[in-house]
Amino acid sequence: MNLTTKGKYAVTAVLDLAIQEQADVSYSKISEVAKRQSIPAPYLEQIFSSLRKAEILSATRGPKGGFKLSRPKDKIMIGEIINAVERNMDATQCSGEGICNGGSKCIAHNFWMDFNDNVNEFLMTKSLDDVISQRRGSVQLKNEVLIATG
Amino acid sequence: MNLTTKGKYAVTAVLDLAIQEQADVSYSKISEVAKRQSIPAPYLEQIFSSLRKAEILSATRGPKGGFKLSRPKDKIMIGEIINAVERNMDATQCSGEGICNGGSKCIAHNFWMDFNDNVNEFLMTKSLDDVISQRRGSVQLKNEVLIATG
DNA sequence: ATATTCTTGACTAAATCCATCAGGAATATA
DNA sequence: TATATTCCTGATGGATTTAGTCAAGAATAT
Repeated sequence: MNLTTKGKYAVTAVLDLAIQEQADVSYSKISEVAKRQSIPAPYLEQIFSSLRKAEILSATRGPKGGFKLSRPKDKIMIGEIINAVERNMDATQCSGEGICNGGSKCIAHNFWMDFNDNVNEFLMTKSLDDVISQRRGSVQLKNEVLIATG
Repeated sequence: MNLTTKGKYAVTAVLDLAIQEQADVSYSKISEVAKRQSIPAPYLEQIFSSLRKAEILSATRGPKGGFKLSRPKDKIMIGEIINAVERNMDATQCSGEGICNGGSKCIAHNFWMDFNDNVNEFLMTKSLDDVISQRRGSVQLKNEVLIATG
């Protein structure tokens, strides 16, 4: 599992777009986002390219062009952003194939699968909206209610 | 955040020692553990060296020597093993210093702090014993009870 | 037309990982 | 005491990956 600068830049940059949208700005230029968030602009080009292919962002070229969210900010999950730009978020040694000790599962295999589930659950239940509102994810809130009322 | 082969080897190898202990074997040689778990022996030497310094394992040299757990297997948490051998398990871009955008916190900072908490909670509540018994961690079980009885 | 902005792909320096290896120190046993 | 065994330490290096740059081209607004 490797969560790199690229993935972190991606999350920050998309959060930036979500905040711009809240302020009624539709399209933002790469150069603007890059400057606001201290991200190297040519690197952000690469990142936004992946995010557009993953249909998280949409783009138009030319003057007044730029990038915007392709969906409402409560419908874009942080996990989607990460998955669109990261190469290796899996924690197993065998990419989940169960061949981590010779041809069989190593004794830690199921543990790392559980770890993957935990991480994915976390990342897939936090929307852009949750994060910019400093809110916690929906699933965790559901559990809290259950516990609190129990 | 980077969870590498080194950390995964470490967890596997320590689990191996826990299983040996269950079978009343006290000291295991590096070469034995390496062979059973398909880990390169000279690499495992490095790893066990770190784990000994972190007081997770203890060692004796010479014939009949080797490594064993320094504590009962329900008192050694997976997170300790990871922390002893991994260089960078932090998810923030700024190593938690809050200087990820210029001198201030980036807009994703608090999110990555929450992510760190989630990962640490997971790894620090799973003991060797939990993993080899295919049991889930203590904190999660506690929540389940609260929900189930609520 | 022209300036602007995204689009794509090639390229590179530095860092890091994943080991390997050699020589030394401690210990059990004969 | 001699010897085999096992851990201990530090140096080293190839391969991979990351993080980022750069240039040329395509689309679009004015």
